[in-house]
Amino acid sequence: MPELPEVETVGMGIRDALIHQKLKRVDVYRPAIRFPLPPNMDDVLSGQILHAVKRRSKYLTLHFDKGSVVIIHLGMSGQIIIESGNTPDAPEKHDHVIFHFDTHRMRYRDPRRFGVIDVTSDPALGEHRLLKDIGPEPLEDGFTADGFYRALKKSQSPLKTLLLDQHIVAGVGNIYASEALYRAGLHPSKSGNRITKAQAVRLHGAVRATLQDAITAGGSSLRDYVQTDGSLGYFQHHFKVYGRAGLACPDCTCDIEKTKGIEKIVQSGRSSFYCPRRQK
DNA sequence: CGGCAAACCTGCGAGC
DNA sequence: TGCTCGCAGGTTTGCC
Repeated sequence: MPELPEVETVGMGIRDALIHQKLKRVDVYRPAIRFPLPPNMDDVLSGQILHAVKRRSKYLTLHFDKGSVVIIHLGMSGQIIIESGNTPDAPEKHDHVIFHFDTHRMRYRDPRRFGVIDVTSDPALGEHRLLKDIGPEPLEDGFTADGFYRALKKSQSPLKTLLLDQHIVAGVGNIYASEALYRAGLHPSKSGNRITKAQAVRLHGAVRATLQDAITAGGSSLRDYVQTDGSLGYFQHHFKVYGRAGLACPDCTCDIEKTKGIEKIVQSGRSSFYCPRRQK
């Protein structure tokens, strides 16, 4: 479900509701999701105060005052739900972990169980196995047009596939890859090694702008995604191409009766959407 | 090493 | 109404 903008939005929700609160108890309801859940989470974390909430790619990191860090990935269908501690706290279907804080609790819910929760106390968080190989953060200075250009140039893979490669740029998923390529006017099937510097600069800017706009809109709610308070994101209303096969391109003035409109192809097993007139 | 399909799961909508 | 099929926002593995 969640790509960088959704994870960023969830992180802000956690921060707003739970920062500086003491974690009182952790209830774990199944032994494993994608990986085994950390043993003794309750023993390790109870009594610690939530210091900071950060995001790295599609991972959230919850930093506690005695040095523990909870690493969360939402997979395809993961949700974080924050609610008042005064309401009933029985786990609902697919609630796998509930973190009980002073005044509120945080549920980790994930029907498909592709998500990850881990706990570490290693201060070299960047060396953690889940985080160490991730490429630059697209909204930070380390993501440069020049470095992006050189990374794309190295590969014969299609640009769409390269945007999903977390080594090249962090946090871009299937929706925003299509949207960014549309914004840059580049065909999803174009080979990385055939991109020009000017095109790479355009795509670099398009990735950043697309992600930033989506964060501003609170992410995109299709099926599973909700913000931590249950409210929906609304960037899905701004999609130009994603999920719009057969519909008119919103920026083309041509007659939909005379064209096929937005087209859908499958690349590396994932759907890509594009306008054949605007993307070359 | 590069590139792709399959695997991990459940839910939902489309079509019959 | 109810069944089957295909597909879904991610990542890893294993096979050519």
